[in-house]
Amino acid sequence: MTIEEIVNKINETYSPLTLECQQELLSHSTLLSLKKGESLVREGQYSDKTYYIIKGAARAYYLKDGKDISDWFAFENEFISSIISFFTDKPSPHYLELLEDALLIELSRASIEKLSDKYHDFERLIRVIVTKTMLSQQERIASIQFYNAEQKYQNILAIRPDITQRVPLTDIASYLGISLETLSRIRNPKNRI
Amino acid sequence: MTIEEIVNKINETYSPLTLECQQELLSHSTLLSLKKGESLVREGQYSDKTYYIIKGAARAYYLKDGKDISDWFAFENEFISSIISFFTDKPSPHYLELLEDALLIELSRASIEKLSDKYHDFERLIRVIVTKTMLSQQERIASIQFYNAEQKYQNILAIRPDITQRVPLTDIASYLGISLETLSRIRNPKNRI
DNA sequence: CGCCGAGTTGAACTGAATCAAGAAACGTGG
DNA sequence: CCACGTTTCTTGATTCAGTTCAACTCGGCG
Repeated sequence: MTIEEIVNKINETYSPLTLECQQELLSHSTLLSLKKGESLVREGQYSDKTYYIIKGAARAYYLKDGKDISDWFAFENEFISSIISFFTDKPSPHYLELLEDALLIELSRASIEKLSDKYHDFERLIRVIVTKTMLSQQERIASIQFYNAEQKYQNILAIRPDITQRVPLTDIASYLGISLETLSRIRNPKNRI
Repeated sequence: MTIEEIVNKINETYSPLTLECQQELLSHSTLLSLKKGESLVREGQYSDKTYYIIKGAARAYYLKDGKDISDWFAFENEFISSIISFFTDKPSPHYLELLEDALLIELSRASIEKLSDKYHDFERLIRVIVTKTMLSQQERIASIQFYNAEQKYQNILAIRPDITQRVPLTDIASYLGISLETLSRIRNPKNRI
């Protein structure tokens, strides 16, 4: 995959950028190649970076009273960051780690601010990305409020059919707000009536 | 409250606009004065409007299998819309109604798009509003995942101490994803150990 | 081959829902 | 301004979905 193909992908998925803006975006981008299990952010750190996933998968999670609780998964052509830290400049409550070997683009808040100031179309790109994120969260909240454990699982499968191949069940369970045991029972067809 | 004061409030809470942009924003704005209980959007409607609350309070809710489930509250100096319909151009799953007599500014999607195209600073305003909304949802999801019924209630009280004066307990309960009875017991100090 | 983390299965427990009934507050018209 | 009906909230008893604890299985990897 060439750099051009990557930028095109962002253009068509989110919002188009002028060639000039694309150039400058690339000049601010850092390419990262990291292995499964490596971490991008730890709790308590100030993280002013956002990551675009070219290839691979990543996970944001909390450690709440020693319990690992997944908060977000991201895959190819998606963005991930420690959103609290990135947007509010506070220490991150999240850890960020890679679920698979990955190829990432790293962008700093300073770069994003600079590009947003200079290019209206970059400001729009950010607006579109944030809007999509907000709509995903909206869906997630609705899923939590309306559905029982099994329905929540079916829901995430509908949105991301490959999730069970790419994310450990433990992480899916904590993301759904159910215990690993319950998820295991849901998945076992013998437990059907 | 004059129109200038209202626009100033938006400028300082969200993101500043040039005078020219402010003027044009006002020319696209419709002022609405509505009574408690009136509805802005019903389920199934295509709603391409966003409302800014000058005075009063509003609520977005679902009717899921006949049950009324609150999804969002908005008060002075906040925005509310049927976000699914507004951003994805689908029929609204939400109802929107007023919890108090209210004074609102109504903006159409067409106006917002036009202003966003024309003015970089308006695009930024929208980006900032959406980002704030996203961060509230993030907090809400964390609150749902981490806390029990009582803690969720304490949480919303911390964020909005006046909510019990302005929103019926039924609506607060469904927003928190707990039953009205549980909320009532939580609020009764006799039930403390 | 044996260990270790991930997932499964079973049994007991529990926080909150549901069902049911009554009390308080609210507002509307006489 | 009061009476009455409606809505909102409270209280009690029972039930249940899902948790927790514990033991076990399986598959991959050093």
